[in-house]
Amino acid sequence: MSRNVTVADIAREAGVSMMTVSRVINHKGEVSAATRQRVQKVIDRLNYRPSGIARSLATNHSGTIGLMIPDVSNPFFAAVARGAEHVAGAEGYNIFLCNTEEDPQRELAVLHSLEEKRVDGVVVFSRLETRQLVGLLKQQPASVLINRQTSKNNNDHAIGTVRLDDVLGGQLVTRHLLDRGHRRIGFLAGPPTSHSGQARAKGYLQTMTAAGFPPDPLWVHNCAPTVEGGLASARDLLRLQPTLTALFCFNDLVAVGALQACVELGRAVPHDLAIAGYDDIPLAALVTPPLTTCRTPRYELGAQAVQLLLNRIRGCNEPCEEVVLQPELIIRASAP
Amino acid sequence: MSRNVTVADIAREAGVSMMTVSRVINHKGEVSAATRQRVQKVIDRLNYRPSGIARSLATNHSGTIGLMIPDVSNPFFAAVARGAEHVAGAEGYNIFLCNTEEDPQRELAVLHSLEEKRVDGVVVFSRLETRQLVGLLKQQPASVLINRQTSKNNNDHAIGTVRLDDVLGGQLVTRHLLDRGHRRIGFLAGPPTSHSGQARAKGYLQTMTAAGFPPDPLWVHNCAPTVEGGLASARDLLRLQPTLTALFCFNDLVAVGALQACVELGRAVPHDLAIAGYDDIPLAALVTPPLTTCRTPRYELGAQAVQLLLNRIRGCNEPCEEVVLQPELIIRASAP
DNA sequence: CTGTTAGCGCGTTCAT
DNA sequence: ATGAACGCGCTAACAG
Repeated sequence: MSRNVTVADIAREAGVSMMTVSRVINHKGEVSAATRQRVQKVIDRLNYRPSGIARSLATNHSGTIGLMIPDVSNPFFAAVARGAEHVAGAEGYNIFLCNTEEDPQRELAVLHSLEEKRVDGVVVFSRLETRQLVGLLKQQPASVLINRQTSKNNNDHAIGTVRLDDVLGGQLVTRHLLDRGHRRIGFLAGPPTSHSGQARAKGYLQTMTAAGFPPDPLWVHNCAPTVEGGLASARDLLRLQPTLTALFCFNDLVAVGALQACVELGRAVPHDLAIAGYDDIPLAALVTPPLTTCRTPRYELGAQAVQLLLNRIRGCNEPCEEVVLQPELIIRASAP
Repeated sequence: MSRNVTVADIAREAGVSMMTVSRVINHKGEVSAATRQRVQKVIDRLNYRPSGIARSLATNHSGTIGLMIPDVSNPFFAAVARGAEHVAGAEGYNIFLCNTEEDPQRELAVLHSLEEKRVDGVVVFSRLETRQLVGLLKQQPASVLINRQTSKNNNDHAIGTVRLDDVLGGQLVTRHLLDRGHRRIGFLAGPPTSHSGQARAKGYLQTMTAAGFPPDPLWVHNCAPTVEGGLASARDLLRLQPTLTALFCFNDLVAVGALQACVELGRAVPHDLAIAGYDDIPLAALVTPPLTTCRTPRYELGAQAVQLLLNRIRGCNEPCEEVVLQPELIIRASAP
């Protein structure tokens, strides 16, 4: 492969200075239409591509964004990534995709590598402890946290946040079940460490209590956020608490596991037990019976995160430091 | 944010030349243990991060790879992306994620932007016509095509390929159905433009014919590669060809649609009709009945693609220009 | 409207 | 084992 064409080549070939070529490329400053055309012609003829690397070095601005998530092959994060990429692409930015696999060590390594790549900012879904995370993000020129509440005292570092209103989601689902006459509602809460799970639990507890039916703590079990986790945990809970009439599950996968448990135990859904999931992943509508669930705007989560980040990068530090996205109740046959 | 720390700062602070600092960072050349430690101490104290940008400009080597796919939120490509990112990360490379949304214009724009970013290579899943695609990839320092056969006459441009053996997959599924006594096997072929669909059709036709049961062309219908597409197309096919005893579907989503059609038509699966899907997406094991399908090593597809690309980038142009990955038959209740 | 000068932060020569 | 000078390709800040 021959040496790359540079501004110098274009300038020489077109009989102008490098500066003029630069102006043509960047549509900046005034250039006479005549020279502009002449230069553009040479650029096209030589198939010239300006070096983003050199430009970045000169402008101190790379046109790249880092996206750190646990795992793209998780449908939730895949949608986030798609939203993020779409907005970034439309605004002329490229996205570095970084999976952490839930590993704190990888989180550190990723953030580190992103620093070296001199990204203009990062969008991050992290499991790190807040204190440490804030310290790391302070090293980045700009950052937005996904689905995680920043403590107010940290907003001096101007970390943006985009999150789902999981408390509301928990309320919506619980209220729906209450409205349909359920009083003994179990809760498969997901991993104890999940911020989302805690918020949904809060919505569940609040709503039950406000309605005058405070739930028995024994109706709440933690579980892995997977089909297997849901199956195992539902099996236990339904045996220990056979009088429950409804089950609110941490997410749709857990709900699918609960469905399987019901098959095992010979309990008809929704007749013997109503089941609600969370997220509305595509699978939710395809299982038997289709799941009542709470749709989370995942694509929007990524899209808005990048939008907020770009605002910050561009200096418009609007009042809007925290974006909260609303979930939507989706009623299907598993809890009609 | 204060000005970034540079080699110069470290050098001054440590009382050595920039060159020595550089040697310490890159573990190159001989540096006395004493000075190495002294320099390292300053680096740590100032929390110095070498600028990848400047380094790239100097070395003509960016440590980045472009990944162009239609859509990360498609589980197939999400798995590919994960495999790609994993290998890249392990080798110290970062990945630019680029979605094309099946839009040729976006493909051009993406490849263009990747050129400007001076990626060291690209991994590409493209819908572009071969001639044009090869022309574009020739501009990149290295490239690997996913799931697409390069015509032999183009291998002078050294475009690598990693693909699934879809013909074999078609054979495996068809043979399984034949083995279970099915003779009248329908085929929902997916979109007519799909390379994969054509290959699977080939496997199906070959196997049926070789077994002495050449299929009636009327048993083959095209369809959109979605649940809705499968539902509509299965509905039609099963009405027109009520004597079919088995259905081989383009992918698992289509197969789920076919399952729904069977519910509508009152045909029990697998008793009245056996159904096989393709891909083994997570959903496949969760529907009722669970789907017999053909597992495609999607993660491996991305992982091997990046591995091959890195080999090329590093100059080891091994004989292995084309990697073919084998699918695996997964037998479940929909076609036991 | 156009050109000149001077770096951006690093690695690669060559010296020492 | 260490250092000085130069260049990677481009743009910001000034001229003219």
